[in-house]
Amino acid sequence: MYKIAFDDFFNYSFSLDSVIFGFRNGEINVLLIKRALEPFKNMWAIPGDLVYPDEDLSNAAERILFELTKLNNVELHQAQTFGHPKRHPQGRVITSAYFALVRIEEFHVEASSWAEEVKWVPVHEVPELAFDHNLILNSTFELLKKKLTYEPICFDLLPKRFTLNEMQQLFEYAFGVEMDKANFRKKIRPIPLISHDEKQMNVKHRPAKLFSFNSESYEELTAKESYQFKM
Amino acid sequence: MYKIAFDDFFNYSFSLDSVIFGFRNGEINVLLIKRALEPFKNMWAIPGDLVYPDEDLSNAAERILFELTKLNNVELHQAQTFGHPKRHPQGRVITSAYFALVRIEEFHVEASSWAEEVKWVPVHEVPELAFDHNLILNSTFELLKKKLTYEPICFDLLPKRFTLNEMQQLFEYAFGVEMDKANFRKKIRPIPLISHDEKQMNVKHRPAKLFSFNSESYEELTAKESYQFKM
DNA sequence: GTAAATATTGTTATTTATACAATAACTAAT
DNA sequence: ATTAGTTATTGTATAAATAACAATATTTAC
Repeated sequence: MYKIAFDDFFNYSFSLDSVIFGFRNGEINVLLIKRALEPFKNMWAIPGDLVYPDEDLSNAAERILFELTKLNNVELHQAQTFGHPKRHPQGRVITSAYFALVRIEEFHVEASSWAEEVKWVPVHEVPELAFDHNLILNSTFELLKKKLTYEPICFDLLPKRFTLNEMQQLFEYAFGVEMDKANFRKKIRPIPLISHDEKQMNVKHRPAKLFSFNSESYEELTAKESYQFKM
Repeated sequence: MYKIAFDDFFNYSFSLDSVIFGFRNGEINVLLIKRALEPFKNMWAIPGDLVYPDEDLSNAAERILFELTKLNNVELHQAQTFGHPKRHPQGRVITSAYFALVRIEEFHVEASSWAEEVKWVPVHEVPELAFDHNLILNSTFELLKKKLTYEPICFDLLPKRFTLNEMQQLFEYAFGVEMDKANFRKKIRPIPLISHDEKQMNVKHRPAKLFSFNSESYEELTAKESYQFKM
């Protein structure tokens, strides 16, 4: 492969780190791995690794995530890029963060390759992480919060069928606020939901009705130009 | 400097491209340079170049922008990163887009280094650009539009003192819609503006009053937690 | 059946958005 | 100076969204 004038300019390395969010017990969780390698051996980290020379970024993000956690078939979105010259102790490694939203209960995760362990941790209880991963996580969580307000991505975190209270809890956890139940329901009225006959099971009180997101109807609405998802 | 196991992983190059937006005659413009170098010699492009090995990204973005256009002291924000393996014909070059908002009339731009020419072009009239720069420009303009709705960045594009109509035109151009003058003024009432005694000059009709953004007051408001800029 | 717990709907007042009309202030020509 | 033309600015009426809080309904556990 022909190269630009100075070899010095081809002395970089490029990695991808994937912040995987999931929702469980009213909390937004993030998937962490325990590093079995130096540097930062035995510390928790966001799953990530180096990109192969001929690999497209989104493919690489999928591959790396699968190698480390066996997580597969998730839709990854790009977030911020971090390139401080000293962020990696072993060389100039620039990294792009990716993020995905998953239904925890639908996916199997399993430590693999140089990941010694994997676990879900509530976003607000994340420990000190390797490299600048706390910075990466925080900036990506901020991005998630922004997107929650103008795209219907909360439904990627919620179970396929969810109660309106679960949906409310998700927003309450993300933004650290309490909301009025009645008003929350009015606010989400423009969002196309399918109301099922089915109800919540195994709860010690009146079970709530289950809903699901009507994505077909949502597509029609957005095509019509006047509709805008808003939370 | 010690390096990670395989040299193959240090075979990348990293560049930064800065999309500079300015507002003039009711149109949002973008700053382009004409390339004096292969590849894509003589084509218009977004100003950008390779990052030095020990340089932080935001510093590098500033340096590169200055080298090519003499534009200085602008606040650069990171946008998306592009890394398709074939996006650069001469090697694996991953690039991050940055963007800045400037008052065209306050800054001097001048072609320099390997930029043969510089010019401002209305965003909706941009020609075919070098590399994947049309893609970069479009994605960055989308980001700008989003930010215009939840951050008071329109005031970085408008003259220090502006008329309410100029402000309205900026949003009309960005979103491609026409707005009602009376309602626009009501909508922006929560935004802290300073109303000056000064008026528009050299117009063939009743001159409009000049306003400026009250950033001190805005800082106080946002500190108070309940306020949120919204357009 | 009754208490406890939560789900769901309703009522009212307040604020915000939308459409359109009316008035005010300036320029330029007569 | 008067007047027409042009744009700035304010007002009015209606509909829609938001917010606070009250009331009712449905289920479980005993």
